[in-house]
Amino acid sequence: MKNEKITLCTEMIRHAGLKATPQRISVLKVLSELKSHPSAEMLMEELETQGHVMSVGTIYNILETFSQKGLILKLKDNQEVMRFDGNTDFHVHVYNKTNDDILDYFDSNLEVILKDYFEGNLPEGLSINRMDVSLYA
Amino acid sequence: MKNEKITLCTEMIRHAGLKATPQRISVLKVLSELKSHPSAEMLMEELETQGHVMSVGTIYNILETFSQKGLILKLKDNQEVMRFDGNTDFHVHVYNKTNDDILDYFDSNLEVILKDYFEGNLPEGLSINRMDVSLYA
DNA sequence: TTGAGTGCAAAGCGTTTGCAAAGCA
DNA sequence: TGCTTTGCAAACGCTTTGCACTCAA
Repeated sequence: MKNEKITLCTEMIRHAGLKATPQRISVLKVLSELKSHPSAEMLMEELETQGHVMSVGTIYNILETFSQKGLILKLKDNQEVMRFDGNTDFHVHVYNKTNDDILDYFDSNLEVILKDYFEGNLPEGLSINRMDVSLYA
Repeated sequence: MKNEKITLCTEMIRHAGLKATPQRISVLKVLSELKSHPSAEMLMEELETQGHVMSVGTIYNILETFSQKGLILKLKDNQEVMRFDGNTDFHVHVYNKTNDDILDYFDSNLEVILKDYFEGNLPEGLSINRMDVSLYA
């Protein structure tokens, strides 16, 4: 039922130490139902079609709070600004939050392991141009 | 020597089918020398201290061109906009450039493989909060 | 010469912020 | 009631764009 889901979301929000406002509940509910990975704008539109109108600032505020509490994932993570890398060979990036540094970690074994792995496991005819492995410290 | 490096950069730029302007040469040279992963602004400052002043628009223009030709890597890649994911369990994201879609690919084996792998291979006391594996199709 | 590339400044756009009003606990 | 959260609109900051000028080939 609808109500069960709402109760669950309310539960999760409270459990994270937050007040269960209607805005937060509907954001969490919609985001957990969606199979896609919406942007803030997409989410707002979806919420709007479901009758949950709220302001842009609130959406961003809620999403930020949720991701800090670990309720959702913020893709693109802590890289607010575009960064560039002169080395196009495969390597792992280790993002160090404390000093805003990006370390490189080279390992040709890992590339082979991953390539072999995805070779056999990816759905149908998906051809991958690039792999990106990032660690967040 | 300095000149060798400049010649090499010129070579690479021409080989990519681009005109070897002084701006492009110095950008590629500086970026390949730097061990860090500069933002556009950082790069501009570094260029400036080396006596290569150029306008912001040009920097962005050059970096975009280079990354399209595969000469450099643009971190954060084709995710221009923040996206959100209701599922915080480990899974691979497959970015599909053509339709701006993000597919999920769940595999608990992979998580174990990677965790084990990094366990023994990462430098010293780096503790990882999150791993992100992205494929670009 | 001439089409590609640069400089400059203005515009764009996703995101953040400040503050008053509202509402959960 | 008290303190968190929302709404609104303005501000922010990185990036893009338009157009005239310049220059590599």
